[in-house]
This record gives sequence, structure tokens and C-alpha cells, in this order.
Amino acid sequence: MTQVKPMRADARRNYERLLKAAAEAFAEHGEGASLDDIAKRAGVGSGTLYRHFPTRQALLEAAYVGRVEALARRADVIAQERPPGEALWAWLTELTEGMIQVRGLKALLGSAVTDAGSAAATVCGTTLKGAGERLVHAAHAEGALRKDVEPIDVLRLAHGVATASELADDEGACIPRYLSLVTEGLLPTT
Amino acid sequence: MTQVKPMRADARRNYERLLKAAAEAFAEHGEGASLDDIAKRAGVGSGTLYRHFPTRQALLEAAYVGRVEALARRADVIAQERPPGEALWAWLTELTEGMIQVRGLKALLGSAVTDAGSAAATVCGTTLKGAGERLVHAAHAEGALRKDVEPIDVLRLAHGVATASELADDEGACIPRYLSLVTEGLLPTT
DNA sequence: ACAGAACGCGGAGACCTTCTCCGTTTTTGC
DNA sequence: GCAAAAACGGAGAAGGTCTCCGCGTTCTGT
Repeated sequence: MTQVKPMRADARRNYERLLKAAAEAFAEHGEGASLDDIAKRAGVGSGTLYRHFPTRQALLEAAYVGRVEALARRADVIAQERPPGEALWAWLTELTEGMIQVRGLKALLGSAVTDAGSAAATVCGTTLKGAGERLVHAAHAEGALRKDVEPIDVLRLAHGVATASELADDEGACIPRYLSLVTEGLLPTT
Repeated sequence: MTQVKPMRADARRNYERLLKAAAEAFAEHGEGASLDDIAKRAGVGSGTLYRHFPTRQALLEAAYVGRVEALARRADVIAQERPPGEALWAWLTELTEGMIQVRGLKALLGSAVTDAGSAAATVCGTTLKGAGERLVHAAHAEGALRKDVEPIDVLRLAHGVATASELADDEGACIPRYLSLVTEGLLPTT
């Protein structure tokens, strides 16, 4: 069901060009990049952009599916290399770092773990949640994660940690620090 | 140093009107409310708005100083009513709830705990950090908070928790939940 | 290979927002 | 009062989003 009907040649061409231009523009100017400008870069009219991608979200998603899928694959690789508890933290670190380093990715993944509207079951959302679920279930089975914590909670908190880290000057150094604070808790180890 | 020179009568009048209109507009449309629209509501020209408040941040700050100061005062009230550890959590709950309930407040307080630019020592930032510091120091003295956690970290994590909660459908219920996850940690109590 | 239908293109333009500039009006100090 | 100083206000430039529809391209059937 990827494509009920094959796309017309010119449509496919433009679609591809737009994706490339979008990736560049988002990397350069963040998620707020001008859409008309992306169309111009791609050498198509703005109508074409809006036909293929009705909303900014849709374009952002399309431009980053690859990365999100890579992140999901990493989850499985890490799961094979390490014990469940460790694997979860390692993956969360990579995920959070990705959200900081790849401009626009945080916004995309944020809306991927939202309930709101809820009609929107996006590809990125599903992919991310799937990966998170596998790691969380394994960690649960191993007793390496509180039982009352759901996969979606973990993903949302990761988003929160990314946001918190972003506020610091050297986000890089803050990520592992804040992530460990969240996993171990703010209370002193008594 | 509140005001080196007394404001001209009309200036003061307009300043006040703008503040009132801004509070309404931000409450109604969130931090993204149209500035020209605020000017219109206040019955002044847009030039006047921009003269008094050069940036959206400045207006947001001016519109919410009152609330932020109230939040800071609450910190001290709570500190008198409860033991340090409890007081800190109680205040963080109120703070986080405020960020969710009062539209635009989260954005304002977010930039208040940023390092970036750093030239900006805003009133709200100072007020908030002051309140946070007092509670954190008390908690430290009592051994109710990890020694390696600084006041600014706590504020940033509160911002992160607010962000994470916002992603859920019933933010209200999520705040205490996520806040307790952060304080107690995701690891199971072994 | 060709015609006609179907589909997609593109960019002008309507509408919105931010922010500046400067002629005009209000206030103030004397 | 009056002149200087201070502040006003709103037109308009710049730049963004998104739609609409006449026109060009591609596909399909014969």
C-alpha cells in the first residue's frame, strides 16, 4: 500500500527534488525554513510543494524518515550488543543527541509522541514507538526499568531531556548528565 | 533604578494599555499572538508597541513579571510551611503546572534559564533563579537533593518535564507523574 | 504513432505578520 | 503661552503561507 498507483514521471521527479531541497533547507535554517524557498531551491512552483506535502509537518516527516528509521535500527543493534537495561540508556542517549544535532528532528519527534488530534499515526511516530517499545519491554522483563513506566513515557521524557539540554550552552555535555539524572533520580542515593 | 526619568504621561498610559492588551492576547492565543493586533487592541500604533517593547520576549516578560514574582513568593511561603525536600518538590509542581496552564509562560521561563547570548539577565530570569536557588540550597543542606545538582539544572529539568507533559492528552495528570519519575528515577527501587 | 483524457505544474496574487521610518501631535519646562 | 523635546501612529516594505486555475506534460488505448 506504499503507492496505490504509480506516480507520474514528472510528479516523482519533483517529489524527489523537493525532498532533497527540504533536507538541505531544514539542516541549514532549522524547522522554520521557508517553504516557498524550498520550492524555489527545488526548481518547482510552490503549488507543487503544497500538493505533495500539505503541511510543514508532512514535509519534515518525509525529509527525515530515513534518519528515524536508522535510529530505530540502532535500537535493535544495541539490543543485541548489550543487556536490556544498558541498551535502553544507550539508545536514549543516541536518540537525544540526534534530536539536538539534527535541526528540526526534535520538533518532528515531539509531535510523533503526542496524543493530540490522535488521528495522525505517522510513519515516524510508529517507527519510533516501535523501537522504544521493544527496548522498554526487554528492560521490563529484565527488571531494569520501573514497571509503571510505559514506552511512551520514556520517549516523552527523552524529548524533555533534549529540551532541557538545549537550554544549556554545551548541550552535548548536558545530555548524558541530564539523562542520568532522570534515570537515577534527583533524590540522593540513601 | 526602576525608572531613571519619570515617563511622560501619554507614554505611561500607552505602556499600561499595551501591558493589559498583551496579557489578554497571550492568554487567548498563546505566545504567538499577533503583535500588531495587540497594538490595535490597546488602541495605539504598532510603532508605539515596538518602542516600548523592542522584542516579543520583552513584551512577554513585562506581561508576566507579576506572575513570575508570585511564583517566587510561593517558593518562600512553601519553604516556611514544609521541610526543605518536600518544599522543593511542591514548588516544582506548582511551577510546572503554571507553565502548562498559563499560555506563553513556558516559553518565557525557558529563555530565562538559557545560557545562550547570556547578555540577557532578565528580571524574570533573576527572580526565578533566585527562588530556585533558595529552595535548592535548603534541600542540599538537608541532604534531600543530590549534591551534584545545581539550581539551574533543577529549573531546566522542570522545563523539560513541562515539555514532556505537554505531549500528553491530559497534561494535568502527567505533571506529578513525570515529576516524580524524574525525582525518583526511572530505575526500579532495588 | 497519435489523439484525447487525465494529471500535475507553476507562479501570480490574496492575505497575514513583523518591524521601520518619519511627519504630526502631545507634553513639558520655563 | 511657547518652543523644544518626547512620543505617537500608521503607511508601507519585506517576507512568509497557501490557493487557484489556465496551461503544459504524461499516459492510455487503439
